[in-house]
Amino acid sequence: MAKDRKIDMVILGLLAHENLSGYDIKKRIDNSISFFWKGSFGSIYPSLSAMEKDGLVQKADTGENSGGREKICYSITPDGKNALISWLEDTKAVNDLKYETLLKLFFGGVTDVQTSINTINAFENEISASLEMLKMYQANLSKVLDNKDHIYYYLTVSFGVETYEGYLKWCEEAKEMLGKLS
Amino acid sequence: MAKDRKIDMVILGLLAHENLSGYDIKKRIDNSISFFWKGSFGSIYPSLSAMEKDGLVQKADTGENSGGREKICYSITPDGKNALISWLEDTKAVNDLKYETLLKLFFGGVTDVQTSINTINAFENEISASLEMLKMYQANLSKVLDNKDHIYYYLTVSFGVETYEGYLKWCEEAKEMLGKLS
DNA sequence: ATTTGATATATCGTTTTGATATATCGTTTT
DNA sequence: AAAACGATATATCAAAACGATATATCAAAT
Repeated sequence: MAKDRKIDMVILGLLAHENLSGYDIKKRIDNSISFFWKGSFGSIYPSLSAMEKDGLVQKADTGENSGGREKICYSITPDGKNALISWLEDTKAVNDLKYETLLKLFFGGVTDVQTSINTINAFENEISASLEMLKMYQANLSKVLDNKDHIYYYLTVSFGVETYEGYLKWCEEAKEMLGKLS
Repeated sequence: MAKDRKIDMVILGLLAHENLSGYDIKKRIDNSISFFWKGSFGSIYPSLSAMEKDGLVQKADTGENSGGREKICYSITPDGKNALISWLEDTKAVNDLKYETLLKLFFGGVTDVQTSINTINAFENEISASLEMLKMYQANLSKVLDNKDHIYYYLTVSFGVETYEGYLKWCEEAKEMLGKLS
């Protein structure tokens, strides 16, 4: 089966708000939704080409450029917006999680306990740093909830804060349990 | 860059406990670690072939077969075990999460509020069902924590229970917030 | 002048998925 | 007894995504 490119929907969703180039799209992904979705140039540029061919996006006027190579900006077409809405209205959503941390922990019995504790500590450090960021975003967004879009952003950030706090709580419990073994 | 096949480590980890066929491996993945890691036949069989060529696994005696085509069982070699341990001892772990639910919510402003609420409800139903399962696993594992391996399984399941409970709490908060809009 | 660094597009090999094709064997149906 | 069926199992392929690298362009610094 073909044509199940999720990256298409990410791009269409972003273009529904503003015209963007491939490079811009990458930046938007990296600093807005990266904790629950990622995207690489290797998927973004081919997607833009394919969607332009299919009439879901089209080349748009490029605003002023702040140095460097000229941008190729895209806008969403009516067909593109329809495709986006169809996807949004389908409640089926695949949440695909790959925790290499848990994978290593699951096989922890193969080596010594300290190895697993090290893995948890590394995870904990990463999550702590990200959580600080998320809390800052959350605090800023909470001041501008009169804007409807901001409510949606706020909800996704809150999801992150809630789950990350759960992660940290689990880290402590897990380390305590492992500590009794060593 | 090459040779960063995570599926290799999944297979080696499973083979460290017992000899398995590709089909067995798929079943182990599906009903032990599927909530934090997945694997398809399309990655398992090629991985087994490649690792056999590299001497990380080897064909092993097949136990009795309960009907159907004959199995090809594999065992882990000393080289395979070394590769597994090297990976385990590296604390760096990539946790790659793709929540299509959050993606749809993030772009919720494009359609009406009810669409977003429907998406959250679908997520909530799925998570509720999975959480019941995880809690059962957790209860069963908690009775056999004298076995060292079971402690590791217990910890991963506890991670699931904790995060899933967080998800459900968030679902209620999110729906309440969206309810005020409609 | 030319090197550097930032911006930006494009492409390539590798990994993974999800679907489908193929093989094998015991059991049931006719 | 032969054929059909269903469960078990291996194998393969196109499409999607990643991550790394190559290429292009321009401004500012040296």
